[in-house]
Amino acid sequence: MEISNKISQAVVAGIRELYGQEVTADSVQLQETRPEFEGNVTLVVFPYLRMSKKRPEETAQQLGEYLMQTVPDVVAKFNVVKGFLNLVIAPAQWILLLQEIRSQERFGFRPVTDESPLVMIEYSSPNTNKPLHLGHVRNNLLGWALAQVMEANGNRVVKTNIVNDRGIHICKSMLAWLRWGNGETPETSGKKGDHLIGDYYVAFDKHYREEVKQLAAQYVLGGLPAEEAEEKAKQEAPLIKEAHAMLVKWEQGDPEVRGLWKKMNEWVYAGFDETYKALGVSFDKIYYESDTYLEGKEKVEEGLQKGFFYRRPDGSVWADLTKEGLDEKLLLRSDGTSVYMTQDIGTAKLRFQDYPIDKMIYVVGNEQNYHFQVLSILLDKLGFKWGRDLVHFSYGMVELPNGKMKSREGTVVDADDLIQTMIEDASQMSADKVNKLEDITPEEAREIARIVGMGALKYFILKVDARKNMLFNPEESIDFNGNTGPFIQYTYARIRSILRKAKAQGIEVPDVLPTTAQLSDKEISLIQHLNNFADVVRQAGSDYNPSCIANYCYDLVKEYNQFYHDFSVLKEEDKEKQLVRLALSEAVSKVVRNGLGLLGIEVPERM
RNA sequence: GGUCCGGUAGCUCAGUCGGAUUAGAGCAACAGCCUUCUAAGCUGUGGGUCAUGGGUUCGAGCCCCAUCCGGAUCACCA
Repeated sequence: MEISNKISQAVVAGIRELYGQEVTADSVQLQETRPEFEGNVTLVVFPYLRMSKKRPEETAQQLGEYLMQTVPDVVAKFNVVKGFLNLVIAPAQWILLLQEIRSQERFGFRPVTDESPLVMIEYSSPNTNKPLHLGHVRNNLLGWALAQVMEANGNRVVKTNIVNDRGIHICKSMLAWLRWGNGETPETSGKKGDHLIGDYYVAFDKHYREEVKQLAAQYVLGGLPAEEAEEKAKQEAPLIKEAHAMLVKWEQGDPEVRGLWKKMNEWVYAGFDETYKALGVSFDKIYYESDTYLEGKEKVEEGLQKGFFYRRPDGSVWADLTKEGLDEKLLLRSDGTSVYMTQDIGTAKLRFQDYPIDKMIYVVGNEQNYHFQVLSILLDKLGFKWGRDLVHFSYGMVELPNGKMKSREGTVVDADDLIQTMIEDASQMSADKVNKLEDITPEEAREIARIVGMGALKYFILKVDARKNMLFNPEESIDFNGNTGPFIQYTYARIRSILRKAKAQGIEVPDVLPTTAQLSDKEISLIQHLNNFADVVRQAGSDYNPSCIANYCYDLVKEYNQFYHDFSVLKEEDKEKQLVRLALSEAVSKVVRNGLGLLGIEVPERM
């Protein structure tokens, strides 16, 4: 950064002096020089041709000479290829840059202060009637990573979760449990609470479908067309009517229903907590829909009085968004009950009461793009200052090789199963390399397997651009070769091993490196690559896109691996070179650890 | 139909602010490399009409327009 800043400023001065024009330092285009040309940094001079009124080669030549004269300590040599000015940077500058990167524990991160903007990130947002599945895993990993990235960019971050703990779906599980459960609990069954409740939800669905089928057949015999019969049966089936009755009781605060609801939700939360812990995610503040769903009504009434919304003859309340190019949107049903949108408004209200939010980010699947477009407009109308600029961090669906990832189609991948499988596979993997793990205790081995297995899972999901649909191939995800988390972790562990051995041999890397050390092109390239980390973190923050960090870490480690095979750091005889390479290795390990850390991926000291 | 998003190697994915005669990784296939700081690695070979057609300019996988294909969404569901 230092180097390109110096050059950028010198170029700005050069343009002013040579051509009498003003350009900003930001607009100066610098890039890494292609390996086939001599140089480290390349200035693109095409943008200045209009100012110089000269051919590209001449312009580049003039600027090159100017730089040599004004910043001789930085620019050692230059050459011109068409409109590209290739600059050879003085080796000492690279050493200084490496030293700077190495000296900072969190290079590329921006500090967070009390004055930093407050960003609230909502993610996870589960329903309490089912265990978490692969889609939730993507949500949780993205949400956590994004929170880390925002913090690294100098924001105060509040991670929040809105738990959908009420509604007809929970009543279905409750009803099924009452009917077929025989008082089964997580303790008596040995099942995780969320799985237990999920099983009853499935049981409800099975019996319900059976009822619908029989009922529909009766209606057909009675002379109804098949489609109509099924539609009617879905509404008239005794089970669903009973579930609805239970929901009404819940809303009326019936003590028995509320008591059961509370008990069963507690089981689910205990189960979720285990999964969250395994995923390594957490929240600063959890909201429950049962607390917020009534709040939205108040806000809607307020908007109604201010004339933002209108009431239809049947009593339902609507927002007319046709001016914004959208449709009309229902906010309150004719019976006065709230809908999804109303609840989100209510949650927003409570959040704003609790925190002075500057920016709100919702991590929610892309099937809700329209919902958040509408929510943004509504919140803005209702006077939330962050409403207009709310960010819907919209991620794509996770698909499976044999079809869609949709809960109703029954092809879900359960989050807990997945986590367990990944860790077991990692464990198996290291067992195959048992010769390396001789001096490791079983506890350490388990911990390494956990770190590696979770790293594999997290990296596999986070390396893909969040907004794209992604394919989750279970077989491929447990392949630890290639562009994977374990590959990066492995390189990290090797570097740590080198550093340990160097220390054992009494080699200490001083804070101030010898600036006279000779650097190869590969080493310079690695330093440049390391330096890019700061830009990547910034980009991830401004684009709300953690995937570029994952890909950056892979590229960096890949480059280091090539380096690793060319040099033997510990056997290097030239002490200056050795120190520089050790420093470089250490810097790589540090940046990789910080980069993966932003993604919630841990690194093992050995593996 | 309206709106939004995607289409890059057989497969999974990168591709930064539009930059360099040759668009990159990994997987899969084939051929090499462990007496060498951890081979979960490295090197090499083969594999591409960047969906299609126009446009913008010194220069386009990237920007603009049109078309084709795929997905999402447009509920008194959440």
